[in-house]
Amino acid sequence: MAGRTQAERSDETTGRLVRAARQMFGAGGYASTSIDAVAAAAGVTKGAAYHHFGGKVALFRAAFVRELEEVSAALERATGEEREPMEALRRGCRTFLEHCLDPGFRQIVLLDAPSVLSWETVRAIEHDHLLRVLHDGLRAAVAGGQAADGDLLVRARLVFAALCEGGMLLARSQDPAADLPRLAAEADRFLEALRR
Amino acid sequence: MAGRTQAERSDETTGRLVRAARQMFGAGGYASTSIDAVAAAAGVTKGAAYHHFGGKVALFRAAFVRELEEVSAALERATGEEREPMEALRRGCRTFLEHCLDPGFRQIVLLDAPSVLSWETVRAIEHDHLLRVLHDGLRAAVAGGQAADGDLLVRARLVFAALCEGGMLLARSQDPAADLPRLAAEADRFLEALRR
DNA sequence: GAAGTTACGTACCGCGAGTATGCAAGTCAA
DNA sequence: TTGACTTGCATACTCGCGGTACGTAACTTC
Repeated sequence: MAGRTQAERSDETTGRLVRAARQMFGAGGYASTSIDAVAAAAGVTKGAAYHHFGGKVALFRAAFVRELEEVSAALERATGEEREPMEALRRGCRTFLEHCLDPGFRQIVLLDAPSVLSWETVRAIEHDHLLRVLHDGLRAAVAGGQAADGDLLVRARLVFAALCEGGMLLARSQDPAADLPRLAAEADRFLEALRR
Repeated sequence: MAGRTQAERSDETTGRLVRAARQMFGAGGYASTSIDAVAAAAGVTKGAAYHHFGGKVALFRAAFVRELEEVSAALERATGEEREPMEALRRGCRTFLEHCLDPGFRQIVLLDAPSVLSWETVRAIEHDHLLRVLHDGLRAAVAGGQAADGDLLVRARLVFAALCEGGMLLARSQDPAADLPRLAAEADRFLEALRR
């Protein structure tokens, strides 16, 4: 592996570490996953992890951000073309619910993140990736006269929290494929509520 | 302290331990609070803690249950006399939001519990203390023709999740007293949504 | 190509969860 | 009451893991 630039080595190693972190933290949870285990899964040692990341929390944070980036991309794909604001919101909600079927996503984003990182940190990062698009969607709906005015950022957070809970419920279901429409319907009810 | 019965000694010690656990876990969070610290705050040693509880998780669980018992009692006091279902729901929501102003409650119940205990465990315990009364309230509202039918247990969980998020937002506010009515109004909007 | 910087690996430290063991206080049968 | 037994708890220890110190090899710069 000679002749590579430093940036290439770094990117390679950090990429492997973050991928391994998502894998291990997602499967075993934050507390019962050691840094050595993550490093081993990435094919390096603890020294590499501590060289690129400040500590276990920082490594977890990187995995968390990566998870959000993926959901964000999925939401973009699902709603990017839709011009009708309320319909875009519905599709986004459904896409998010589907994404909650991934156990690693649930463990990292929904269960561990608020405890490991602070609530403020989690919401700030989530705002950049998820809440902003939800907020924009609500604003568009309001602008089009399709939703009642109010504190839209607060409303977006409440809707998002309900969505997360819906995702957990969906994951627990024996037949997620059958329950997804039912949950999406209850979620729609929440969105309908905002129409006035 | 001689002459006490064994049951008295046990109750005394477990009570002190649970109280100390609520204090320490609530103030410092689960991860950065040691069993020795909790035991010291309770005036005993680690041996006592391990004699009465299976481990750190079991001690946390006891503190968690105790927190829920207190909210449950507060909800009972706030809504017990109200005969109008929807009004009882509104009062319950407002009481819960107020309860979220307690930092220890937020740390233990809203932040750490889902990560430390499993999601299933948390929801099962919460069901006994909180979701059941919410569920009953929704059922009463449906029976009185004041709310639309549907999967009420699912709906109760979605509403509860939104409430928890509202509680966190409220706690972050600089002026909780001023923001409580606004958040309660947004919460009401969710409840109104269920009327059809 | 020498000096300096970056990317690791390795060996170690300290803290804290959990365990083993011992002892004292309470319980119970005769 | 007194001796056998159980319960409540303290003390001393182990060990896994997060974090640090330091060494070395691979790049970079001049």
